Amino acid sequence: MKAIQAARGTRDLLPPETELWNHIEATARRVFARYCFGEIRTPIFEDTQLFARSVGEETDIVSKEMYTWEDRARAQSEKAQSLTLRPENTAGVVRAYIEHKLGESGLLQKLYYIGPQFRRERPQKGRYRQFYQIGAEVIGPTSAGSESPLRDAEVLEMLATLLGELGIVDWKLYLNSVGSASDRPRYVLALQEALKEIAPKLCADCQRRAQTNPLRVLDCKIPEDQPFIETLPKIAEFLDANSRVHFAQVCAALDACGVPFILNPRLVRGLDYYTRTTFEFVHAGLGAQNALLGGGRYDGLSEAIGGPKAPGIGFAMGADRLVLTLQAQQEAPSAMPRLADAYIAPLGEAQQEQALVLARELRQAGLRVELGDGNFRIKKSFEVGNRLARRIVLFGEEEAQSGIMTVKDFASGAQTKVPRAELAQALQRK
RNA sequence: GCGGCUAUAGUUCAGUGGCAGAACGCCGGUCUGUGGCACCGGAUGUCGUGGGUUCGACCCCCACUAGCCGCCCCA
Repeated sequence: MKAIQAARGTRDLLPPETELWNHIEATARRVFARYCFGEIRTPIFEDTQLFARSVGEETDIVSKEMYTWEDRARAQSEKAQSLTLRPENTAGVVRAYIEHKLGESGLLQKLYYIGPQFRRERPQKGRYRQFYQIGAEVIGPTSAGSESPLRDAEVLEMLATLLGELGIVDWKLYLNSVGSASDRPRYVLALQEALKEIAPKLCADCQRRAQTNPLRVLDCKIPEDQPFIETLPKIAEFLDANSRVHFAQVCAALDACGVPFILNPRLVRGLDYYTRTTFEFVHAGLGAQNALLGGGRYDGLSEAIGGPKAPGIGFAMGADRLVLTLQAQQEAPSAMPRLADAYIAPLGEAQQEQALVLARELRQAGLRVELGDGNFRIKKSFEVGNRLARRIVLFGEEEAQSGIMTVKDFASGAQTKVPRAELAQALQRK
């Protein structure tokens, strides 16, 4: 019989690697707490329309990468609902914001999430069909200050801090403004106009993009195309006064707190809901998938899915990519499994029961204890104990009767006799 | 979705149209209440899956599956 394998693009995370995952998530939670974000957990699947209307019907994500199915109709007369595994989490958070009328509090909502997302893409290193994102959103009514450039700067400063505390070095922050909901269409029109002139001189991909998604031409990496792309109109020239001032204030606030950034007028993000500030933190050494995280402002998203006006800004970090980066930097704290404080070796089957009692005592005292097997030869107990723990506690007939335990430290080789009552304390010592 | 590379022991990888290999790891012994180090010995396996060519296929051909790299896109 053929063994069943994990589905394509999915994988198991095993110890000790999971310790690194826990470390990353714990660091994120700690930093979010200092910035007063609360955790939100939204469903893993949602109504398909949520993603179609927020992320955008024409985006790659919605048009070809979603896991979508028709749910069973509850009654003959009822139409089956179309459901989709979430391909990202911002839409779900904004849906929850609307559904629970969180804007009615009059305060900014600051929410973070950690969890799996699903996109049916071709797998590659750093890209999986089930992948994990750590993200956060600041959203609220305009009266709560949700449109303030201070919020953008605060989020970006938090991200710089978080990456620093994770130990990620050499990141770069690319920053841009894609303009308001009315700026963008004007810019796209101008871009299409300009592309009519130069498109024939561009690479095949760009000629296609010029038709399907003109903004993406700006992202082209072909060296030969660059001189022509330079001649295209810049989004900055199409920003209205409000957007221009807003962006200048974001940049000034970042300067004030010393967060370095690189203006990138070509930074175009693939989700339709982004307005004004957009950003991306990248790291070399990740190959083609070099983005550690991306995000931006989405001033019209709430309204696009039937909610009140609720401007917001947020980001999503790729946890898989943080893991890869930290592993590449050899700062993975869990290359080796942690050793237990003690390995209790029952010598003979007759001692097993009492060895379990002893292990319970030590564990309740807070020690990390491995319990061996009374059927092992003593040599094997030492071999196994040496791999699992810093010290071995022999528990044979002699120890059971006398109440004096035999403890050997593997590193020093020193062997001592310790009364059972003092054992927990003796094992605490490094 | 498109193009390329790859798939052999637990792991990293050699290999040849004619008996399946190394290193590390694992198991056992030297050593019956003493690990690491050393020495000795042992097992590693549907050679990714399914077809085809051939007297004979791990090797050549085809398909499939999976991973990696690039494109697309994105975290």
